[in-house]
Amino acid sequence: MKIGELARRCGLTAHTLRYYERIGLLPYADRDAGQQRDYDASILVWIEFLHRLKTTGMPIRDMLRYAKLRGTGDATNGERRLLLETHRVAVAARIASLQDSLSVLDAKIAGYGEAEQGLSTHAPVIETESGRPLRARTARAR
Amino acid sequence: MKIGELARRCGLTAHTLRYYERIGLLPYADRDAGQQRDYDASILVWIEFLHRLKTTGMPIRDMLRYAKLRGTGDATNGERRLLLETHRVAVAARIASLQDSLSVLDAKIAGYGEAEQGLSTHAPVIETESGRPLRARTARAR
DNA sequence: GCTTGACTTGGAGCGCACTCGAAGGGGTAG
DNA sequence: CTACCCCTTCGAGTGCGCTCCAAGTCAAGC
Repeated sequence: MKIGELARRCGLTAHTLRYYERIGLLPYADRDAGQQRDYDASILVWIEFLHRLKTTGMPIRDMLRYAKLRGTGDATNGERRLLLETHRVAVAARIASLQDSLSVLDAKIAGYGEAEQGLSTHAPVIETESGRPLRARTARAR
Repeated sequence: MKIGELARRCGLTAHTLRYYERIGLLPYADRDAGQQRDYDASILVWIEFLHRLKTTGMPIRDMLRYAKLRGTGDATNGERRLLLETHRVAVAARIASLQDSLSVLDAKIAGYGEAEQGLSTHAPVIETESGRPLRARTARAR
């Protein structure tokens, strides 16, 4: 399979596939007689998994760590598992946080709903959230 | 309240607060005699809400739309509500997708667990996911 | 009066993850 | 032989969301 077809089948551009190879996310592809990449269909499974990691918020540098472990054989299974478990925890936390936000959003939307029905005066909708302090800024290195 | 204290209290840097004002996410702050920003504590509620929108994945340009509507009074309540409802749908979808990924991750981790216990041969862990086609690339404008 | 520290502005720089363009080569159809 | 299309590499450009710097102002404390 040439890069164009792979691109069509995985939903990435040929440019992106080459970029992934360049940075090491994809293994160096075999070249045919004319120096063109010739892919095995099995690469699709790996690309799909990468996509999964990406959409769950894993930065490329972490995917790279996983990709490199994967490239060095079964001896690294333990480490790879650890990496995934860590990521799993992060994803679960993200879900919890989003669910929390969803109820805040719902409350706010309900506020607008009431305002429309005149159940409140023309006073602006109250911008209220649980009073938790928000700490976005973590330790500043450097 | 001066910008430094606000920064401490909301967890953003003074740099970021000025940047937000510059692009219109925060209303233009009153200046004191010495041209320094003097904030009212009520701004914290708005900043906290912005933070909520941000962590739920809303891009700045959309927050900007909301901020501008907010700045033009109650007449825009309906539009603001619509914006939030649209966002709510996106957040719910994101949660569903993450939960889906979570189970993929769990399956994969379980695979590594089995491998460690020797329940499978030394064959590599199977990188399998539901066979859904993955379509990351949307219509390419331009 | 002088130092210190927090503030001001405008603009440059950064990290991420692509995204694209230029210039050229390969192989097949007509 | 000539189109034509897909491929190659290298390197520059893009959009986002900050992040930081330089040069200067101002108020308070010693």
